[in-house]
Amino acid sequence: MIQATNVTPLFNDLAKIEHDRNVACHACSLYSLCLPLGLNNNDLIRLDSIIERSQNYKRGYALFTSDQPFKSLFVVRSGSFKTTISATDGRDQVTGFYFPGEFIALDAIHQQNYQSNAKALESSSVCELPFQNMEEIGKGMPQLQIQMLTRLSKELAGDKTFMLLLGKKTADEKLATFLLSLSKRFQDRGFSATNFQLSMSRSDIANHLGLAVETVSRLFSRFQEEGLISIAGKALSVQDIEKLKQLCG
Amino acid sequence: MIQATNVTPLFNDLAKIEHDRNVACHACSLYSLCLPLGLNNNDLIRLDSIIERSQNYKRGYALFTSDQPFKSLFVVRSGSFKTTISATDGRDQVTGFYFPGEFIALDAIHQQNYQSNAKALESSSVCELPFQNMEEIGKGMPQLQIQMLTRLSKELAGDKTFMLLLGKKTADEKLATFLLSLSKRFQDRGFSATNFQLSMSRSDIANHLGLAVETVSRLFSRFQEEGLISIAGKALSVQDIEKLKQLCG
DNA sequence: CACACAAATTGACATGGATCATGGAAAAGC
DNA sequence: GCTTTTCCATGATCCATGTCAATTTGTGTG
Repeated sequence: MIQATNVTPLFNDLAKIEHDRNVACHACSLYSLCLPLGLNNNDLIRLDSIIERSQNYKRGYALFTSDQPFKSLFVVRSGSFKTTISATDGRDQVTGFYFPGEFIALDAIHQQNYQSNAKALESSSVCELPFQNMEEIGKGMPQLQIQMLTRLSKELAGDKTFMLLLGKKTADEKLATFLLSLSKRFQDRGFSATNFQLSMSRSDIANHLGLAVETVSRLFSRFQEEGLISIAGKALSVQDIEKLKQLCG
Repeated sequence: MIQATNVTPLFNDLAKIEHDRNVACHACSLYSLCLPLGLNNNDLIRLDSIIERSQNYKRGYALFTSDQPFKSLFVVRSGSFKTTISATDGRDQVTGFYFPGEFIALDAIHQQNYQSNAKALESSSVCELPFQNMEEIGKGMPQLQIQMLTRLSKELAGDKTFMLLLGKKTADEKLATFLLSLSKRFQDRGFSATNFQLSMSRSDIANHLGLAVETVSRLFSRFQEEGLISIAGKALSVQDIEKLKQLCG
């Protein structure tokens, strides 16, 4: 189980940390980052009752694909995921990476099918929220409704910011921005902001940022030469976070 | 007042069409595209009572900017708007164009401030939905809550699709995709899918698509030479919609 | 109407990052 | 533990699109 607030493993691997399938929301270490925040006790218990806690998804396994009917929202419980959308000709775009406490499939609400594909980047688990049930219990829970709206709105804001990255930033700025975003998210989860494992491949990063793999690889090397970071395989250590921030534009 | 379902002006200018500030939702021609869809009569009346219908915003006027406190959501009533976000160094990104029936400011819900800037592209008007009031009346209106979630989710899906455009598409594909998106939206509003006015400048288009103005200008010229479109100033006519679709990738 | 200013077009040229190619290092499969 | 496959790093080259510059067209204003 993630006890994010107590331990700060330096080179954390979110997947390796044991977690208990049966921990209820009120006892979950992700509570403060997660959906139930702000719900009263009764509401929390009802919400809890509709949540299905998944088994492990191994690295590379699909949580859902865009040809499947939309049924549930998911919250990452441990590990991490990527989502992608595909053009008709096979090109695809990594639309996001998702860490514990973050929602997946918000873009599919009230569509027939999921709008994207979600894959585990490492051994991971999720809480599954069957949407039908959520609607049902949500009718009497304004706080839950507001939480949902807030979540959606924040993801939307993040995506707009990401448009600026894709449309206007240089390769350097893109990578710096991306690394800082990871750093921030690890920190929010009680991990080191400066030492962590990249669970995604170089090619996932490149794809997400609208770059070629080779460019990302070269940038990692250069950032290292310049003393901004030090990187060995998937282990990243941020050496000069201030310079990195300046680089974001 | 827009009577979109009855008239199909060829070169429509959404702003020039007269509209009555006092038309209630149930009598509004945008009804089927707009928020109230699916509400029962009582609920509709309550929703109606909190909506503030704006005066005209002239071309270039700001609906809000990102330094202002978030207060209301907006639905375009007539005309059109663009939204932008700014990097610290002054660069900015056009994050979207908004036409009648479409929501603006969904990315600001439960943030302190608006997250972007919204400007009128032509003489335009909006319906203003004070968010406090919406939350209030929403508590007893599950249908309204669902409508809101659906709206947010659809915008999210659109943004993810747009990421693929920004990250993976060539200049040709970007412009073709953009033109078809406009075409579709005009059609949905009862206008011609093939003949319409571009209310935004070339530079807004370029910025939105992550291109230089010159590139957009050249593409318009080339698309015209190739018989895909014919364009004179802001008046666009789609000549070969099928070829355009093939170009989207 | 004429002026001033902003927007759009078009051409010439430059370049950031893509693509291609190769070799080595992990990781996965058996 | 060996083999196969995928991933990553780095160099050489190329090209789609950006940048700069000059001109034309459109637009708003007194």
